[in-house]
Amino acid sequence: MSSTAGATAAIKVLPAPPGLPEPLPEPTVEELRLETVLGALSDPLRLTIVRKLLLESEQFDHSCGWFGFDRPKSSLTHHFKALREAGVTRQRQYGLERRSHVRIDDLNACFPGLLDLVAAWAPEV
Amino acid sequence: MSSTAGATAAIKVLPAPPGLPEPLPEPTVEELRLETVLGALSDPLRLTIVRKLLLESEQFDHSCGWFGFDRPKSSLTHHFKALREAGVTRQRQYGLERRSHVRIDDLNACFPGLLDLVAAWAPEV
DNA sequence: CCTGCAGTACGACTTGAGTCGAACTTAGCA
DNA sequence: TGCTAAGTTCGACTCAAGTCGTACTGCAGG
Repeated sequence: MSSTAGATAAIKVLPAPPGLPEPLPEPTVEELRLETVLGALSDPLRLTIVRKLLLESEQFDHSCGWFGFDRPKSSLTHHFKALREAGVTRQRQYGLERRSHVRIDDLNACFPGLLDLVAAWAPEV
Repeated sequence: MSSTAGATAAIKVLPAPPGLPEPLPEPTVEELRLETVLGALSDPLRLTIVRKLLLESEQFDHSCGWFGFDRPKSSLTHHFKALREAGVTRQRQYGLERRSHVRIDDLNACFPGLLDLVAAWAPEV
């Protein structure tokens, strides 16, 4: 709980997909490792991704395009994959789009306070 | 200032350095960057170093040898330097030994909760 | 004085991460 | 049927980081 979590109930995410698409491969809660998560967050772009997800919308999953980064698509794929494989984000496939959201509950359970630091982070000018 | 003035507990650290040796080069508090600190902490050995400093002794600075790592000395120098340059630890030269301690106040001021995560970290097996 | 010890400095090697272009996959739509 | 858009996959390149051996510095004790 605390901070960024807020209301977790009734996440009416989408135009109602029948059941949610199942998440892409990711570590389980037990497999979350602090050093791996910290490594994933030690990159400014990824920090920006997570922070943006935390602050600007936690109600929905967001596609890569939503962030508006001016980088080649293959680079973005790389970073979103790194975040997912570290267990920071979860990704689901919605038709063409692959949407991401932060695993807030899992991270708060394993590393309480970490997401607060990310949310408070200020990109270097 | 103040040094060990009030403490009559007889911290017999040294042949009494007049004032503490001045710290080796390190970033100021304002220069501390979350992504850099996270990067420094994304390595198991460095996580071990910081955790050990936090848990097993915060009263004293400790030399590299105190940790008992079975690694070449040059590797240890590399990691201690990485921690210091990221702003995680402070190092002072005491005669032959270069002793380290965690910059607890600075880190708690900039990234509250981060050190708690390190202290709670459990090395993988 | 000379040796031993704590630790650094430097250089070489290897691996992994970040960056990107180009080709490919697939859903939706006309 | 074919186009377009979102994103992946692959491979290449570059650069930083981790690892280690060896040589060096500088204090201490015989």
